[in-house]
Amino acid sequence: MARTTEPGGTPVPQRLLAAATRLFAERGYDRTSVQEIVEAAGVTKGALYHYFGSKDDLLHEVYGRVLRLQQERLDAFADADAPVEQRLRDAAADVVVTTIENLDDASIFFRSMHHLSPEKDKQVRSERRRYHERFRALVEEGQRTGVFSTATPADLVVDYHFGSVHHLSTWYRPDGPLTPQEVADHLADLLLRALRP
Amino acid sequence: MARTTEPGGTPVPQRLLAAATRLFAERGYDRTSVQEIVEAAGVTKGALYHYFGSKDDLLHEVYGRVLRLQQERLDAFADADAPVEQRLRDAAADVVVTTIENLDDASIFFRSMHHLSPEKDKQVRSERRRYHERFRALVEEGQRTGVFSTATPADLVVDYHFGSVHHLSTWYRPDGPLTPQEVADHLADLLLRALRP
Amino acid sequence: MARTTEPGGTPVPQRLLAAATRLFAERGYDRTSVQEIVEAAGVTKGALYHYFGSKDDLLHEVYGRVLRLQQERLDAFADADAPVEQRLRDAAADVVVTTIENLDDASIFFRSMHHLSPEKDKQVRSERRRYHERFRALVEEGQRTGVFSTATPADLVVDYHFGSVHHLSTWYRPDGPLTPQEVADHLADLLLRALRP
Amino acid sequence: MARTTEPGGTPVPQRLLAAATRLFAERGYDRTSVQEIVEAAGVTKGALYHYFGSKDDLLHEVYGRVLRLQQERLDAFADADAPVEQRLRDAAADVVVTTIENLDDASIFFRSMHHLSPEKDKQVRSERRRYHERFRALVEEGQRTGVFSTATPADLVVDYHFGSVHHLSTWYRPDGPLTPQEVADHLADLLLRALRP
DNA sequence: TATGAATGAGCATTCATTCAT
DNA sequence: TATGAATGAATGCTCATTCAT
Repeated sequence: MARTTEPGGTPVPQRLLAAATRLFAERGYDRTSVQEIVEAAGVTKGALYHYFGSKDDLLHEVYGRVLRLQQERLDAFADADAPVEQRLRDAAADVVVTTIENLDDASIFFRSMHHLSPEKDKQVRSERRRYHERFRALVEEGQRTGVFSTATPADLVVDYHFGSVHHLSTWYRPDGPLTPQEVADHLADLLLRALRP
Repeated sequence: MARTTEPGGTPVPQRLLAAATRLFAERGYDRTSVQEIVEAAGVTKGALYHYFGSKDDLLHEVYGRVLRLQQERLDAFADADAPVEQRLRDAAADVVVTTIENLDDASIFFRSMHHLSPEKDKQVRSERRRYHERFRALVEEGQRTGVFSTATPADLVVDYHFGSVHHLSTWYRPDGPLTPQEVADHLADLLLRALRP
Repeated sequence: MARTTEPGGTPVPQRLLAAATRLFAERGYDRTSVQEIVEAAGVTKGALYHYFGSKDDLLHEVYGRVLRLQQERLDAFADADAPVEQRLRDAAADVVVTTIENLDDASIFFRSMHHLSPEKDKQVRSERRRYHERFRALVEEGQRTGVFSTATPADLVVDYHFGSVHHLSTWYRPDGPLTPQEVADHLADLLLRALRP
Repeated sequence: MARTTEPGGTPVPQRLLAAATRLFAERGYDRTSVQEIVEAAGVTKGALYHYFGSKDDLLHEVYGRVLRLQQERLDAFADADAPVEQRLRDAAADVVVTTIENLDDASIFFRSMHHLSPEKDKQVRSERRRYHERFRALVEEGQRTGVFSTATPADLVVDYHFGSVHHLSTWYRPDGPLTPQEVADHLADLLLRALRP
């Protein structure tokens, strides 16, 4: 058993996933070689292919983890017992905070999705759509009940906000002037202000 | 001699650039081979290396073209003789329209920037910063003169809007329900509404 | 314990041998992975290496089975109490029928022999030589007693016939116009006709 | 130009083909690595893939050469101006001689055909069929004109003979007691004797 | 101004085998 | 008697780049 978990007791698959996440974010999927991943994880190639079917599989796993986390959090905020403007604001801010806290995952997500195999791409897209739709439902609810302006189609509003989330990995620096929470509050505020009737 | 421009009279370097742009956008920089580029352009490898120092150079040229175009247009709108809210709205809408009209360039821009060599990356970043600053100056002008809310730092406002521009290549489809101009008007509207005092 | 024989009561080594035979015939020795064999046999790699020393060993066992079977049958026909032309005809036809009935073994035999390790190759060759010699003795007996022509060296006659047996796996199809017995009769007939003085 | 033909003036593609032929015959297709081929030919892998699309392609080229040669020779003998029994005897003997003279090609042919990709396999099979049919036509002509026995279907007769040709690479040794021509005469004689009415 | 043969390093993946349990 | 995680070496193939012509 000692073989499975030499450095620090973390099981091999997790070690591989962590190494891959860091490297994919650092240099991109195509620029990261399987050799570099296994070296960073302290195992051999054979071990990687024992647990993952392909390099592509590794990327897919990274996506899966992020998607599940974000969907859970969105569901929690959207289902909360609060006025819709509060629920939208909370959800909009939360996705900013968790994105900043997992900037590696985020940059991989937005930069490497086109490296997935067609079938995996399809699966990821469908999960993302579900996420998008849950968020859009919040906007539509507010529009129906008159607390949000109906000047802009809800779909566009959602893409507007997620564009800025997507963009975070391009400009946000942990040593910058704003904490993740401050950025989140500002961006959620911009969204809510744009939606004022 | 006319040998440089066999198919259709377009000079070889332009043909190469056009082919590279299309292919980089289609399959990404790393997934596009030099061989594919020269085949698409109807020339041989030697010709490519006669005009461009490297594959990386080709990417840099694509960036240069886009950056110059966008900077020129932004300068024109920002220098116009109109109230600041009008100038910002026009600039914000224009960048959306030209991005949609050059979605290939845009996807390359946002997805392949990390493939540039360090020195070229530095150069591109500095040009982008100049662009960002010009846009921010418009926001700040409006904040100073009281027509825009000062609730959000101008930098963040700019990143908010450019996130949505960046995001266009992810979701915009030419056969979708909205024309480029309609999308542009909506996104500019969201920006201006968010900035209402 | 009954654990050795879960599916259908067949013991593990036989199950492995049967799976290997089918797969080696289907895709060749080199194209068949140990993993595929154990999966087809419903066991794990450890089990295979418990019973067989190596992949090469498995191939050797397949050969052994075929060689023993064919030698036994040839001996029976050659030792029979009948005129030599009858005994040769029966033996010649029988090897055709049993080869067709075990086409898998046959294709492995003729296509994969060069995959054996030197020592096993030597052993197989010596067993085959014994088989060849028994068959040749029949031809020589007929030549000595004047019922067969002596125009062709007996060795060559044997190789002539076994060439056609060898060739069966290339062209014989179970759904073709001839039954195994008909093919066998024709080929034995050709041999005997060629040997007419 | 000196780069193309360092050792002995032979162009690179021919050098590669010769090396591949020898190695495929020696150790089989699967046991021969691309690395070994290029080392034997004195070039690098890149050069091989400049001329051949894949390892499989190399095998296909070997086949092509043999098939063309044999078809030409068969056509020449079959079209000759001589009685049909002479033409069949000459063709039957010639294929034995040329097979012995190119035993490398022959062993590759009969042992490695199943390594071809489906489409190339199809092509080779169709060329082989054409060869088989030309040969069969000679047998049928003799049967129609009464000089050959009709006891055996012509197809089977052809397979009987080609089985022995196929088999040559298994047993023929240049240092054995028989010259290629002697073997050829004996095998052709066996065929013709078997066909006596 | 262009060709295209050749390089050489790198790539993802496969696989027979071992061994602690 | 059997497991299955892990190894490590090898495999076929790709590709940006160079350079004699």
